[in-house]
Amino acid sequence: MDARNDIAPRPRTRIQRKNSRAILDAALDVFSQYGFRGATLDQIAEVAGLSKPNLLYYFPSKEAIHVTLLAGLMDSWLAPLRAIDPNGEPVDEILGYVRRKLELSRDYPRESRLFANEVLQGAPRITDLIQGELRDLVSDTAALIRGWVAAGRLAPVDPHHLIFSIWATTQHYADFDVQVRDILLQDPERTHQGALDFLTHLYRAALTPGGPGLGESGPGKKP
Amino acid sequence: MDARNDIAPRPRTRIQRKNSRAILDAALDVFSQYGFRGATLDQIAEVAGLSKPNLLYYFPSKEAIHVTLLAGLMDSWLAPLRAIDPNGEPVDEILGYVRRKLELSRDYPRESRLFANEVLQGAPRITDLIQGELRDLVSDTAALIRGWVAAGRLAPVDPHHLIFSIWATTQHYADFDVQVRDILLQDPERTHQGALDFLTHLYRAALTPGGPGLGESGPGKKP
DNA sequence: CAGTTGTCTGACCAGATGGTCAGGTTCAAC
DNA sequence: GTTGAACCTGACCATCTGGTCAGACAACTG
Repeated sequence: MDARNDIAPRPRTRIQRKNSRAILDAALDVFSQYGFRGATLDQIAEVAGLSKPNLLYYFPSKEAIHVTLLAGLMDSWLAPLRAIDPNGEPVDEILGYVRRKLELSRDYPRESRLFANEVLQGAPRITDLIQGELRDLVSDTAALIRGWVAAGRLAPVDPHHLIFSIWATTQHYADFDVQVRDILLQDPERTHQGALDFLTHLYRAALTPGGPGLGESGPGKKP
Repeated sequence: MDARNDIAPRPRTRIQRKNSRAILDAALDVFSQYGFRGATLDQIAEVAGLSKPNLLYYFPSKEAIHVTLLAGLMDSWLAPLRAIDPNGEPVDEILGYVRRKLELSRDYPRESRLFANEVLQGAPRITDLIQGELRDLVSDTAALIRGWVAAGRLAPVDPHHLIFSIWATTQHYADFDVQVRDILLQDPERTHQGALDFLTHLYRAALTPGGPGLGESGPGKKP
C-alpha cells in the first residue's frame, strides 16, 4: 500500500534524476525510430549506457517507459496551439502557430516521430489523450476560428481541416526527414527557412479574407 | 543455377498466385500497422490463413515479403505525380494531383502507412528508391512547376515545398486516420469531401497568380 | 564504523521469433 | 492409377525478448 506507483515517480536523489533522464532520452531515440514493438530494452539500455536490469530498477516495464514519454510529450506538443491569442490578428495568429509548430518539428524531431509512430499504429496507448485533452483543445480552437470567419476576419475555411493541414505540413519535416533530405540535398537550416517561407505564403493566401485576389489590402505588416 | 531468385517471382500456378496474393495482402495489414520489426511472421501467417512454414515456402524470408511490398508500392504511389499534364492549366493540374493523391489515401491507406512506417524508421530498405526513381520524378515535376511560375501562370512558390505539402496534407488522412477520426467523429466519406474542399481552396488561393501580397499583379480571376 | 537505504549486476527464465527440415499430401499429366 | 512435381505441415532449433531475483556494492547517516 505504498504511494510510489505513479506513472512517473519524481526522482528524489541526484542519481535517480540523472539515470531517469538518460533512460528516457535513450528510449526516445529508440522508440521514435522503431516504434513500441520494434524497440527492445537491450537497445535502450545500451544507448543509455546502463544494464537492462538497471533500466527495470527505474521503470517497472518497457511499457511504463513508453507511457512516461508519451504523457510528457503531449503538453509541449499542444503548447503552440494554446498560445494562439484570441485577441490577436487572426491571420497572424495562425501564421504564428505554423511557425511555432515548424520550429517544434525542427527542434524536437524525435518527439514528433514518437507521436507519429504511435498514431500510425492505431494510438493504442494514447487514445484517451487524443479523445480528451487534444480533442477539447482542437474543439476550442475550431470555435475560435469559426468566430473569426464569421466576423469576416478570415477567409471561410473549415477549422478542423485547417488544423490538420498545419499539423501535416509542419510535422512532415520531422517525420519524413529522411525523405526530405534525400530529395532536397541541402542543409537543414535552409530547408527550414524554405519551408517557413512556403507555408507562410500558403496560409496567408488561403486565409486572408477576400479570397485569391484579395479584398481588403491591409498594411503589409512584417514578421 | 536456376532463374527463380527474383525479388517477386511471378507466380505460375493458380495456387501460387492465390497464396502469394493472400500473403502480400496479410503482410500489408501487419507491416503497415506495426512496421517491419514490430510485425511477426506468425501474425502474417494467421491473417493470411496459412501456416508459417507455408509462408516461407512462397517467400524466402520476412524481409523478402517486405521488400516485395515496398517495390510494388512505389509505382502506384508515383502514378498521380506522373499524371500531371505539362500542357494543362497549371492550377488545375496541381489541384487534380491533390485530388488524386487524396483519393489514394482514402482507397489505399495501408499502403500509405506502410510507406510512412518505412520512412519514419529511416527508410533503410528504400533509400535507393527514394534517391532514384522518386527524386528524379520530383526533380522533373519541380522543373515543370518552375516553368509555370516563370511564365506567370502560377504564383511564385518553391516547387519542392509545394510537393512536400501536398504529400503531407493528403497522406495525413491515411497515416493519422485514427487521430482524424477521434477528433472529427464523422463518417469517412464526409471527412474525405471536407478535406478535398479545404485543400482545393488552400491550393487554389496559394497558386493562383496575382495572389495576396506579391509583386506582379496578374488578372484577378474569379472569386 | 555500523547500519540502513539506495544502486547495480550476473545469472537466469519462460515465452516469442525467424527460420529449417524430413516427410506427408495434393494435383495435374501421362 | 502411376508418377513426379508442387504444395503443405508438425516438430524442431538457435536466438532474442521482457522480466525476475538473490545478492554484491555504494552512499549517506548516526
